[in-house]
Amino acid sequence: MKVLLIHADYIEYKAKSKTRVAEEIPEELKSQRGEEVLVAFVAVEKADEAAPEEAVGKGIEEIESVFKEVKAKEVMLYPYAHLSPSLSNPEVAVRVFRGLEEGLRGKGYAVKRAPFGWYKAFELRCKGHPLSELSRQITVGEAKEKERVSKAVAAEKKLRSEWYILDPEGRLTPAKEFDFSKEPGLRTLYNYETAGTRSAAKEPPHIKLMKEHELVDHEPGSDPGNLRWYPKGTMIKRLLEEHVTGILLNYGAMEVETPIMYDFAHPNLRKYLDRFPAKQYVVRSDEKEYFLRFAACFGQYLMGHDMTISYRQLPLRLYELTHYSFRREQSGELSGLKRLRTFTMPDMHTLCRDMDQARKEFLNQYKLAMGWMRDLGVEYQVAIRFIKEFYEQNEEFAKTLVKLIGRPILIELWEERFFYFVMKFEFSINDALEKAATLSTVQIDVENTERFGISYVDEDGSKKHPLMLHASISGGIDRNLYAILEHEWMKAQKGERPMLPLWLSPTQVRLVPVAEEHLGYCEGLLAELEVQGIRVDLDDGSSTLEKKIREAEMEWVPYIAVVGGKEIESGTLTVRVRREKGKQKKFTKEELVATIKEEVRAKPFRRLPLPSRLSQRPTFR
RNA sequence: GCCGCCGUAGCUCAGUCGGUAGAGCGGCUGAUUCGUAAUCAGCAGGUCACGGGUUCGAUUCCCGCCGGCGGCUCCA
Repeated sequence: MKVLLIHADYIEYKAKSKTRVAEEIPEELKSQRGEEVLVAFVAVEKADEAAPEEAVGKGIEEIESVFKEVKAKEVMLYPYAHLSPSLSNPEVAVRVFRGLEEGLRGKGYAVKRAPFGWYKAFELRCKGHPLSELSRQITVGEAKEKERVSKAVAAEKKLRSEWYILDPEGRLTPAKEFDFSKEPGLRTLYNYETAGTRSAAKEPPHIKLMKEHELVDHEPGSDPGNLRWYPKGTMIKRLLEEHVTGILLNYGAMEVETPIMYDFAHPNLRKYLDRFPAKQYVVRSDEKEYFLRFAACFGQYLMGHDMTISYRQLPLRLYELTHYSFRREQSGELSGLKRLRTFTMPDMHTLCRDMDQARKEFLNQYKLAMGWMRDLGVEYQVAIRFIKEFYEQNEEFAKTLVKLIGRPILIELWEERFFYFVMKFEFSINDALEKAATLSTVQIDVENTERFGISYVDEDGSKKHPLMLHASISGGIDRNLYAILEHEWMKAQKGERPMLPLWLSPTQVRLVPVAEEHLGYCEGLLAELEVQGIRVDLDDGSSTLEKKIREAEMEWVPYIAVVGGKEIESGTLTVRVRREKGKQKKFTKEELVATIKEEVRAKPFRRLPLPSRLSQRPTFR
């Protein structure tokens, strides 16, 4: 007998039509609702036919123990054939159900029962706490094996890990014994990973910045964790997206697009979802339910399943910018741009022939991620996590990775493999509140190609399951902006001038005429710079020069060019250069263009996201 | 999700020991045309998040709810 136990806020079912094995039922059983309920989905199996009474007894025992543990108010027994591939005959099944119902009722519990052998529509809301989803295998006869999968157990297993620091000289030191005095950032990461944080309860500064700069805002008209992006924020987001996509296409990935929602009932997906706690948005379409993807994995797995692949074609890379991924994080976990329910993330899957090839790919992708972090201009920490056994076989590889970074990194070793991967790296940043957030990550997956039936034909003509790398070179795009803003805020605290990287600055050059009579000349300059592919705008308002400069500074404009009689006469530009603490420098137009072009080299470009005349711009908040 | 704190004009905030509100910025109008971080004056903006309750009267007190932030939990 298989039992799936769900602790739910409510369940509601409606009997729709009979199957061939339907029992006759009174009217009141055709539709029922239970609240604060432990729902027991039960499938009676062939093996139970040998001893139905024993199955009933053990079933009651299991349901009762969970019922007490979760403190539910009532039980809903729900015949659910789909739990087992080898069902008992209907007569035995009905006997077992009656036995369970009467037995539990006899112990004084409030019991409801859904009818056997009917097609039923049902709706339930799982509470989602650690014990709210449990499955039990009840075996009659001598074998008395219990199966128990739950978040709580998962968390326990995950905790069984050891922490080390690996330095560029190849020394592996237990983290507890490591001298962090020269590695404050690594210490912050380690503390965060192992102890959480004890820092003061403050709002992360990027939230204020993202609003003040009219980049991103909360959208009260949506579900929490779904944000509103203003033109400047949208431009930044697009540039990040285009850049990471460009990097991956250049690297040889094939870009694809896959659906954002998937059928709960699809057998392969079901298997995968069973392994992870429910954290999905659910979408209804007619009578079916779909979940919104939390990464591009599903679409790419299903595509990979149908592909014919030769070993000659490996490594093979599929890429999608998941615009969007959805994760229904608990409401209390949401935070600004750091933790969202709807976010954008590049997701690449690389199929590899063997571990040698996988390591080589992993290394390449690790380098791509290093390049990405450099382009963002933020400081980052490196953590590499391994299954212990895998680490022992790959110590030299680990040393190669740390050497590339050139400073110590955090190593976590898991006793056993609970997840589907044997190793992964994570590049993370520490924010102003000393919390860590992962950006880039790559994992070596040894499990899912088999689960999803992805295979290639090897040299000898046999079908094999490849290894698969999951790569998110930038990590969540939204989170990248969080990283930049937090980083710039911390810079400002140290007395430096915060600014966005030039390639991401909505305005790169602001023209500020000294007086109205210089406006015409500025218009000409504006057109000339625009043609050169510079994001340039013009403050044509009626306020004073000083005020215009103040406002440009507060907007973090990297180059502010004041244009008056002197500039018109000499044909040069006097520019406040933000990166050089607002120092005024003289440029010719050509020099300014060349300077900017050099600074944004190899980065994508988008035109100014707002009207070029400031007087034409609305306020967004 | 649980617990705590918060929600007053477009923004940042003050205020009302219960008698339906005020500043600065922004916006609009006018004056000023200015050489590197805030020119001056006037005007228009508010169901005090939302829904109930108590009260002669609620923005204020109580309950609920929505949203935000933090802590816990979580983070495939």
